[in-house]
Amino acid sequence: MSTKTPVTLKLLAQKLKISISTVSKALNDYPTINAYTKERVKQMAAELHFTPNKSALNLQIQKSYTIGIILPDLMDHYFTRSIFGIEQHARQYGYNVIIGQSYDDLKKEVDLANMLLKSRIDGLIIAISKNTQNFDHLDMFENLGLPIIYYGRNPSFNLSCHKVLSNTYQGCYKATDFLIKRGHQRVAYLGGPKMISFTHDRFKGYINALNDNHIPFDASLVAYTDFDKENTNSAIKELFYNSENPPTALVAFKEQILFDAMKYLRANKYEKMEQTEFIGFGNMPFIRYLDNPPLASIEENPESMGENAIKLLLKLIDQKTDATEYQEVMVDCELVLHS
Amino acid sequence: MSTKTPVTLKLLAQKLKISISTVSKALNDYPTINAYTKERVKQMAAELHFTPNKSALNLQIQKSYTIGIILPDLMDHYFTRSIFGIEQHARQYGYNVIIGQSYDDLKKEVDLANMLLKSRIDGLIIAISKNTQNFDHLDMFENLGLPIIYYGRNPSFNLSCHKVLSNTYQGCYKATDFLIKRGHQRVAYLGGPKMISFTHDRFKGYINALNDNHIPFDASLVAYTDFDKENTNSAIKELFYNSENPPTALVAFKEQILFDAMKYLRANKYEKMEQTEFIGFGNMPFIRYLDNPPLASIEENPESMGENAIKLLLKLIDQKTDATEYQEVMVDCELVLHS
DNA sequence: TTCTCCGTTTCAAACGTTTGAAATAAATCA
DNA sequence: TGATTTATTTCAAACGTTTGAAACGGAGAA
Repeated sequence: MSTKTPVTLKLLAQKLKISISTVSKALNDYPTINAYTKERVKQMAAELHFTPNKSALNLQIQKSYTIGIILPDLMDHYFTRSIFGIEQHARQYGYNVIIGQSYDDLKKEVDLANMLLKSRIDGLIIAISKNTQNFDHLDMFENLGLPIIYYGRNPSFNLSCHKVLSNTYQGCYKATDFLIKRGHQRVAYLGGPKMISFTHDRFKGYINALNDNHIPFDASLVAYTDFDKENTNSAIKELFYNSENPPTALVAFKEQILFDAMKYLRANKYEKMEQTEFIGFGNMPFIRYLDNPPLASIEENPESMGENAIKLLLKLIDQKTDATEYQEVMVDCELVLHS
Repeated sequence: MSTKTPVTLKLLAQKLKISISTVSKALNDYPTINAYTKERVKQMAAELHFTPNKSALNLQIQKSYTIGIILPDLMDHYFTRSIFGIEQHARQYGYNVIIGQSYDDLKKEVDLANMLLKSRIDGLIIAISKNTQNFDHLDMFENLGLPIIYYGRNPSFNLSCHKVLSNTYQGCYKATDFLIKRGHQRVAYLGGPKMISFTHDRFKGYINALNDNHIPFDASLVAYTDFDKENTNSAIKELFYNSENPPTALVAFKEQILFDAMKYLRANKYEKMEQTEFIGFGNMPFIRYLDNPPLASIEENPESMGENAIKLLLKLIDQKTDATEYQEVMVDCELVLHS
């Protein structure tokens, strides 16, 4: 038979025949408490495996020591890696983390936000869903003075808010520049959905790299796709099969797109496959399993992004930073070669 | 300027000039409360965006409506998919989920367990780390009457506890049987680390499928590897290059191992590659990106496992099931062909 | 008129913790 | 000896909610 009675300050107090407040203060190392008393209390607490009741504590100090994370999808390693950065740091400072997946669905996102509001989180990190245009569910946090960090995805209109984003422009510039410096005169750009602001930021990086290397822009070297496979295939067909002078290198918006593209070309026995070089955003861990990996990846350093986000958030929670002065953190991308 | 004052029952009571308890009971639809009063209260609550303080609630009802999940690694899609099954169901019943990653490190696991204990979770689902032999950190939950579900990984010694596992024996039997029925006389088995009980369960499935098909066991067709690439490579060398009569099919403990194996063989231009067929445990989503996917996958249905786990847990929390009668749920595996 | 009953509302304690103020006992000073 | 200080402990209110018991006011019955 186990003693289902939870161990509380009250119980410790009774056992030691002292008051509850003495016990509390002893455990919290108040200087007014006698050293010997502290000793006794702590020993008894350890013996009975006392753990303070978080609900009671939170209620008292009006803080939950919990932060919320809302992101579209844990299957995406970009977000999983982000969590790594966030979690490590948060736990170190005594914060719990509640993760919610929106599956890129606005309704789910709203539900999650309300749930987190009920849970009285101290702050929120959110990668908004694709179709989040209305921000009522998030404004509620601000109204309560709870800080929000917009993470990874840019709320397109110039909403004044705290942001942690990757310097996606720079990533695309680096990749394009790298390919040109390797001798490619015809570098193609395969963009993502046009509604996503990153698609255009990356395009700018591509264009500027061309310009800086004095290579004229050729519109037939640019195509767009949503994340659907068929869509990608027809974009690739357009880029590689509709011209007698096809690209010799490709920069893709995302590796998920790139792999579909490469598989398509290989399945169709594209004759110049060996001479063509590929780079995409991501650096996904399973690249190691590919027989013919792309030349390089644009690494967005999600762990570092996560760390930046949680650091900023904790600062805001502790009011160390003026919450009305909106911060924008840009995390650098880097090129990673695959052997 | 935002009104940082949180909206509480007290505030509603003041505004409406009625008592706090009336407000509370109105919101909870107590039959003794006048319909008109309820109306007024609810309207005011909606207007001011009242959300009950969870900490206060939890403290009162002595329940956190939070369950904990400890698992090794969110990068592993097996676990990510598990979470999907757990989360959906949990949220539907008003439960929050706190996810912790142990990174297969016992110390981290212990820390997480203690943290969750402090958070006064109502129950725990855990996939124990590889080297969890000592269970003190988990017994504490049982002592408090908090149910634990051992998930995905079998606590090897016959600890009496609630378990949700995949029927890994059956999965391996199916795969082996399938390959034999396709005409393979020499099916190899590549096992995982020998400390993991699943390695042996699967081996049994392999053996029994051989027996039932009247194929004699050949020890040279069995090898083991931990999850290290070099280790896998030498196991593959042993299986495929050390005999003039190499296997024509392979069942692998895990797809991560299998992909390393296939890449190795292909990189070494193994001459009979085209005639050799491969099956591994997992059915990882990125198989779609492989130029030459394996013949089939053994799908362990992690979503379904997660759902089973959370259902059992919630039953135990609600005391609908006698907690002393340990349940063991086995989830079926199925073979999934890759066209 | 007085009593009872019923519908409705309020009281008050409880959950476990923190913390400034008050109380106590012991020690020091005049 | 009596007054004052000091070290230590306890009191009591507060955080926001729930809920059985008590209170209230008015209607109907005796």
